[in-house]
Amino acid sequence: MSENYQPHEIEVKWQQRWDETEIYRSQVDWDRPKHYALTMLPYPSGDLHIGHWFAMTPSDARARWMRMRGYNVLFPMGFDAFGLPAEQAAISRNIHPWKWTYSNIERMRDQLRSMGAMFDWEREAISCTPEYYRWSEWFFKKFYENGVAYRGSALVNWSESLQTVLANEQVIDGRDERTGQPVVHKMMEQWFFAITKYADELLDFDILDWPEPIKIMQTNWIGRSEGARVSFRTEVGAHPIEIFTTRPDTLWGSTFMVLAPEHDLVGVITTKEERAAVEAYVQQTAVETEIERMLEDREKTGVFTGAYAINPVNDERIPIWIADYVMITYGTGAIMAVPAHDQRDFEFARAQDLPIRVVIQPAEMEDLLGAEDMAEAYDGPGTMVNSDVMDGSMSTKDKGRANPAIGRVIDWLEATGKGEESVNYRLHDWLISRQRYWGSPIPATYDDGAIEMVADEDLPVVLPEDVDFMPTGRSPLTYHEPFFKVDDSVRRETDTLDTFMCSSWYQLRYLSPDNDKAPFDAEEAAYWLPVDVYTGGAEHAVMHLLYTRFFTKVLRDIGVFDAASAVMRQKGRDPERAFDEPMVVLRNQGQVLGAERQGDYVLCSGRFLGGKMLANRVEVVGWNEVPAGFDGYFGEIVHRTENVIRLDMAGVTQLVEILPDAEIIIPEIAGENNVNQLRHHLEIQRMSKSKGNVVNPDELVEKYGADAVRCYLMFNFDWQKGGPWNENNIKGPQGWLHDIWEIATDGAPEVEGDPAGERDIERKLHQTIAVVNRGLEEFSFNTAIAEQMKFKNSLKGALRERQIGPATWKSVMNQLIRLMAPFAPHIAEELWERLGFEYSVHLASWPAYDAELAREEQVELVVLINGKPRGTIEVAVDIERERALELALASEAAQRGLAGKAPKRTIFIPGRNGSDPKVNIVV
RNA sequence: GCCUCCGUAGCUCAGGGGUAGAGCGCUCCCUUGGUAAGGGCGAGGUCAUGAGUUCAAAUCUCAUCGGAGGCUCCA
Repeated sequence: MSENYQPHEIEVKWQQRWDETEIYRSQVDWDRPKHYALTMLPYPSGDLHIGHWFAMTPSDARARWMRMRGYNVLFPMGFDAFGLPAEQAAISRNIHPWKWTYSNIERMRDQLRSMGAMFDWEREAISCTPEYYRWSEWFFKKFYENGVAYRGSALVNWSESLQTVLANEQVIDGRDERTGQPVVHKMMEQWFFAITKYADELLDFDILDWPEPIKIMQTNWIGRSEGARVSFRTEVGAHPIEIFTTRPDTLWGSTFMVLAPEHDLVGVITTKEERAAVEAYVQQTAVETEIERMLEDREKTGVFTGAYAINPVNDERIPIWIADYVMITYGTGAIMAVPAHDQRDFEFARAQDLPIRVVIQPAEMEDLLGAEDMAEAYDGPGTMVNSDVMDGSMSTKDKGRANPAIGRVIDWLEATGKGEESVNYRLHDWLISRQRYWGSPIPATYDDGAIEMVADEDLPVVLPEDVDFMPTGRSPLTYHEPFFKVDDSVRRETDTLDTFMCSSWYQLRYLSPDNDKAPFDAEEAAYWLPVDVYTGGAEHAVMHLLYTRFFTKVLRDIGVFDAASAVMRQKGRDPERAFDEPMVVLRNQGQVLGAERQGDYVLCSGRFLGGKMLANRVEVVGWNEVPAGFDGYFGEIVHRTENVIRLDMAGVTQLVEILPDAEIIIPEIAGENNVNQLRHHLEIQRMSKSKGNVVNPDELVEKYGADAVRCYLMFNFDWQKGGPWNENNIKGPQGWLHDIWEIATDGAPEVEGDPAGERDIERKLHQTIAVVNRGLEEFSFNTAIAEQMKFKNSLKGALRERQIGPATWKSVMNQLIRLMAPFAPHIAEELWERLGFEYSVHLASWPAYDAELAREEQVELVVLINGKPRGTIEVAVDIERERALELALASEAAQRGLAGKAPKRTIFIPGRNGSDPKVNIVV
């Protein structure tokens, strides 16, 4: 009888031993292939949650697997430690951000250790330390010197609730992405990074193996559109209005212009008569938030400025309006309105009774399209009309120059000097300064307004500790004279850097966190970069993941990687493109969701038969909307299979069978409804403290052990999808670990074994290795574990049948333990030791897959009649076509199917990678 | 409205032109000195629906229905 599996004892024991023996230290070794596995660093919020485990432990398993396969693996960890929550804690709890952050880090480090991950803690980097932010400042300075960082005036996002400006990427639907509070636009002088210079390169994902959705999101965010810029003269003199259009082929259809209310020229061109109305409208728009302006189906409003512009293509005089449907933040903040071919302009023209002129005649329409008949704008393909020299040009559905009409018009605009080809981006430069305390100082000073960068030897500009944190709309540092006052005429910059800047280069700091001569060591960079596999959440798609790509490209261009490139060349590696992108492969994990769920509440009426209702009418209603006197069933649908639903009626479950012609009413879903649209209890929600459905990993580790939690997270979800939490399912992986423990600690079987049985278990082992390899390769951790469970079941069966002798047992256990080591590192290490193998299993090599050993010898030949399986014959795996056909035709199934007739056709399908061979006989 | 991805056993998920699979759950039986457990047997699926291509479709194509995520006065 063996000793019981006590996860705690062995987990703590091995975590200490691993630390002491430094088996996770990673060092440059030019003789070995490298693998830089990186998982997104946590923000030290105070507690590790299950999402961290879900992101990190599978990443750890994969890093461990790479290591066992012979790669020199770097798998570091650190903390993204600047940011608002620390400052908020300082304000609300009167605790200094340093203290709050550091105590959180201490705590989270312990929690991270309890995962049993192979983090190399010697490489830990914490972004709020002077040793770290010194280099954030240094990069800022380099950016400035190379024209990438600049100070400029722009309309920026201002958050009232946070009392700071924010980058566009941090504003979602007009709200601050962190607090959900509305932001307003303000004209302010701020620091920017010129990310727009890199827009086109950032659209190129050629060398990246990244998830498609992330690439799409970044592409959408950058929002490249091709078109033309055209300048419209106004009648007030030297104030032309620049517009950008993607549809220069509709220029002749422009019957008015619209400026955003915030546009600079509004004050200049408005006539005396219209001034009062215009000012009132501008005022009204200013108090509205972005959110209100973006509401869908909003009535188009606007006012006439009294001014007119001249359309350069036909010298027509057209009125200039202002309206809030034109955004100052996109393009030039002004548009030429073409109501016939743009839906927004169409709605505005109808609302304001402005003329509409058709200039694209739909191709398939016989009669000329008349403006007065239009119910909506026509934005499809057609022939240009009413457009002078351009008449007859074909406008297709294509965008940019791919559309012949657009190409022709652009050429003509350029030839006549009326306009030019232009590319517009939705992306704006990255606003990098913040009016907050808890961030890296910006190493700039102002001498009578002239910007100077702090000298390298004076870096870092240290963040002072004794400041008052109350947000006032100005950085707390502006009240701290010892900080900002350099001398009588020189004043220090008091804004701080966006924390996203600090996290844009942390992967470089891990290379040499203690280096005080450079942000990173050239040889380390030459060896480890780029990151081979990056794992983390998809919520960073257009923030962190775009910023870090931009950052890397800037560093490359300003020569920060030159020394590393030189080392690479010297070591015989090709630096070409090595520093173009920070992370080659990216994989996003899904989200672990809470277990909460709710189904539709329904009213069912019909007749009763054998204890269940046969319903001819089912209506979805609110949970409290039972009509008085209703005598059918009312309850929540807790389950549905096909047309049978189970209703929860105040705790009692009732069965309802919905008749095929039953009337189904679901108010939320328009049109005729059907059974499949009825929702049963599957509404799942995100975990959140307010819903009270958070899962605490510490408690889980306490209850089941870290290995079981790791395996549960990897086994019970498709990692890239995530899913609902169901703690009950932890029994699966727990049972697996338990069984392996027993098989291992029971010791070698005292039986002779059976050669056929041993051969069979060896074959299954190698089939398992293949599946586990593929699972880890493809981040399909669930299949990798399921396969090992299957193997365990087979092994258990074979042992029970006394088929396995001691030698085979030992060899199988040796490989089995190595297979499970990446997933359950502690129990694997313990069993490895108990079976007398050399420390450590994590330094052992990965079991080699042998296709020959995995091959089946006997297989079932499937006999299909007209494609339907009708029988099987036991045959050798490598059966030849002739022999297979012969056997199949002679089989009883074939004889029955043919009924004496000759087959019309026979098809032989050889068995390949595990599938059985087949013969299809067409009768 | 547009873009991506997805619908396979009660649940969570593999597979993916050629016999429908895993874990958990469930039924029944055994064990009750491995015990908030263990062992064994078993049941469960028209692979969302409809049409097409094919000797053969869960798999490929199209449509419909349903789900998840993203974008959206983007000129």
